[in-house]
Amino acid sequence: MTEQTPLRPTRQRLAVAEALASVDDFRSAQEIHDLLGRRGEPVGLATVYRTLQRLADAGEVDLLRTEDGEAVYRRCSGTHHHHLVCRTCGATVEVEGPAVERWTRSIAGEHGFTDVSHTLEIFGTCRTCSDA
Amino acid sequence: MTEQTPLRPTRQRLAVAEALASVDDFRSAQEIHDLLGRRGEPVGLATVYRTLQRLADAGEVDLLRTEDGEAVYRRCSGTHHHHLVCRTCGATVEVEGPAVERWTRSIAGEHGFTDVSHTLEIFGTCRTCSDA
DNA sequence: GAGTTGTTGAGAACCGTTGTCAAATCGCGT
DNA sequence: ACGCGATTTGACAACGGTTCTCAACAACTC
Ligand SMILES: [Zn+2]
Ligand SMILES: [Zn+2]
Ligand SMILES: [Zn+2]
Ligand SMILES: [Zn+2]
Repeated sequence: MTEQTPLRPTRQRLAVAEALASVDDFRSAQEIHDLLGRRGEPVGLATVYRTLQRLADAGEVDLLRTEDGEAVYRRCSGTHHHHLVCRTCGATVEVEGPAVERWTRSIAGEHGFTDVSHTLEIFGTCRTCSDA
Repeated sequence: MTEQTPLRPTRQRLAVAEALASVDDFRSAQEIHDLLGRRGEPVGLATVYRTLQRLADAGEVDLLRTEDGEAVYRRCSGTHHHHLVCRTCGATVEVEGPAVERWTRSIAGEHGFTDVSHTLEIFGTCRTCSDA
């Protein structure tokens, strides 16, 4: 039901995937695009956008929105988790909270909501940035 | 420390506040602008944006981002809370979870993050929409 | 190689949002 | 009521992130 088109492993797609693997914080499409350009394997901006959203749809990368609405992407572990993100440098820690998962489900159930999902992100200033 | 300029109660500002009070789900700036126009008390789009972000800064309305990054606003209770939102009709329920608040703070602290904030929204299909 | 189909990328278009700035409005002292 | 400096408004331009367009291109199949 999720399989549709074979998806070709082009140079561009590999480059984007590799770029994501090489950093461990959330990056915007434009940042990935710049990074690839500097790295000497240029990929068109439109292609970067397309590739990232495909990866996000496939669940292979996490997508979240910064406080001003910009989409940023990160290669994460496969299990369900949330993020603790530094507002300044973007440093990211994956966090898990079984209690929270339970809580959201029960709250939604109490109000008769079905097909429930949730978003939970924690923002702050990491130690190295607050030492500045 | 938060008080700066007196803030005048102009017709436009009152109209925006009243429009927010008259609906109980999240609305975008453009929707508020349209609503006011239809209602016969037109307010310039820029003014609607300015007013909404002022209200949000003052903590008088809640701001959240839809999945595609658009800012939507809602008049909410003064206490800290989160939202259970119907993906179909937008119906919104305010929810509170003291345990979650504690959890986010402690997680952030464990990792040396300061100046911590968080976002937590629950999405689902409300009963009336799932009966469709 | 030829044909078919998915993919790329430069640029234009799109859309929510913010900036500009002259005109309108407000609050206040007189 | 009147004057006047400070604030606010709004039409419009500008901005920035994202998506669309579509002709050139690259990947798979036979
Ligand atoms: Zn993640
Ligand atoms: Zn940091
Ligand atoms: Zn709220
Ligand atoms: Zn509903």
